[in-house]
Amino acid sequence: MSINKKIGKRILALRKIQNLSQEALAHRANVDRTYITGVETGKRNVTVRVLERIIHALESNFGTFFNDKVFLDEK
Amino acid sequence: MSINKKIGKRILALRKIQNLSQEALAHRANVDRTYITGVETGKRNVTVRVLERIIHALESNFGTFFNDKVFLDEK
DNA sequence: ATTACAACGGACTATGAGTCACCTTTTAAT
DNA sequence: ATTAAAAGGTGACTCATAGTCCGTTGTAAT
Repeated sequence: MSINKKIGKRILALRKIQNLSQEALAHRANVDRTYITGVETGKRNVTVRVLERIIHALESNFGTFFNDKVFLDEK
Repeated sequence: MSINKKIGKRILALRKIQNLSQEALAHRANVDRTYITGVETGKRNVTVRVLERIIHALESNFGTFFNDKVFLDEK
């Protein structure tokens, strides 16, 4: 699976846990709602600065975000 | 510290461990020679696809790469 | 003096950021 | 079952910037 899709899935999962709509997350991360859609569906190749905003909006950090089976099994 | 700088430092550290020149790493990751300089010095806002190539060229993965104090202490 | 490496710069092309109108799907109500 | 509202997805667009390619400079070692 592409890194885009993996990241999208992880964001979706964390968003669901927090019971947020894409719109609410978008607002927190200061991006457009449709942008979140694009990221979650793996269509966007995000830069680390934007990813940082989204991760923080999910009250997480890079270390925790990527501490997940799918990101440890690659290579 | 910016996420760019944190990532740059981490890449530099891993590259040194592997005893690679920037050029050798660039070649492995299939990016431009000058691009690695920009990333390591924190001037570049990399996309996850390119970051993936660099991380793999360093024989690592996202999970391990971000499993580092600086990336766990943010937020 | 030459070689290897790293930082930097300018000019260029490819692509991501950010936004919009519009459509479909899901949910929850009556 | 029908409806309305909320939520999610799509394509196309502009503008900023990611990433490339040419070179130069500084440094340290040989």
